[in-house]
Amino acid sequence: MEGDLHQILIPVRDYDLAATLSSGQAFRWRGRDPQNPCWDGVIAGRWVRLAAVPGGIVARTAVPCADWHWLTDYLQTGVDLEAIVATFPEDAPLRLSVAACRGLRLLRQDPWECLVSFICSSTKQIVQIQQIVDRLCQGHGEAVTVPPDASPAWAFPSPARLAAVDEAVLRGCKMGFRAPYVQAAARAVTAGRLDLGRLRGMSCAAAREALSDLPGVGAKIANCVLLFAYGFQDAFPVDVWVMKALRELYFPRRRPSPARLQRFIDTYFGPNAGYAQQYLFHYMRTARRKSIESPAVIPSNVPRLI
DNA sequence: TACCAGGAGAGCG
DNA sequence: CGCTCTCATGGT
Repeated sequence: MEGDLHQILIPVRDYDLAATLSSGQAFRWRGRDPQNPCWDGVIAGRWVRLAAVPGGIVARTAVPCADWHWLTDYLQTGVDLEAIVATFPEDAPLRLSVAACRGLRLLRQDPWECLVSFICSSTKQIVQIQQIVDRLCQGHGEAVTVPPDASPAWAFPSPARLAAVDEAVLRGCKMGFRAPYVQAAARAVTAGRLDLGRLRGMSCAAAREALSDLPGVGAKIANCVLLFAYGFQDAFPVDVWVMKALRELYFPRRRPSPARLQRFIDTYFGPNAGYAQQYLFHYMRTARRKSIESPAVIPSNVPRLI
């Protein structure tokens, strides 16, 4: 592998690639060949195939590559997961969530792609979001170089490109009432009213406000972008799944007011609340669902914490 | 068929 | 505030 500019082994431990790439934070990864599992995707305009191996993650590109920082940054292979999990509060729900999927990670995605993807995510299932994003890329993104054994692939369309297409064309990507929101975001970025790069230097709260100025972007979607693209690890998106987890696991008596809930989120989960959120989300969607068939996995009485 | 999906915004009392 | 309704589309 030395000197091979198309392939690299990224050494990392405690990294569940499959869970991370299919956990609803990114929507462009396609698993192929269940016998020898690997994942095809496009990052920053480059096609890449990833596979988990004993020592870490093997990546293969279609074009030669001397500097792999774009990939290690995306995958966040440098973060010390052990240290992050250690900051979680010690309670039964989080212990179960971490045990159910050790190695689940947060990615560091491109802000524009992340923003548009999550604008399209509202009241959509993950498979549908994947379809919308696929159509968006295939219809409006630049084709990228792929190896002979891979499916054709496209980069995520630029703000300028999406600002130029008609709303009806966006609706053709099956995003429905979200089309004008995507168009407005594209125009805000293209016109310079929203500088996505500048958000990096902002506080989490200021960046949240800037994003929330966009139509179709409320607290939930803003928090997704803050967490998945900018790495604000205290951002805590609350969707239907996480709300379900919070209510069942932490507020089993009566449902808290929005203000009470927000205060709980801000104070309880600690500096890596976003990671905690991702574990709860994944647990509710997967491990807990399976538990319907094997109820023994789930304790019937999760300790009441509040 | 009916229900609902990693929501947001507007209209209401 | 807190509730309800609507928006568009397709998976299950």
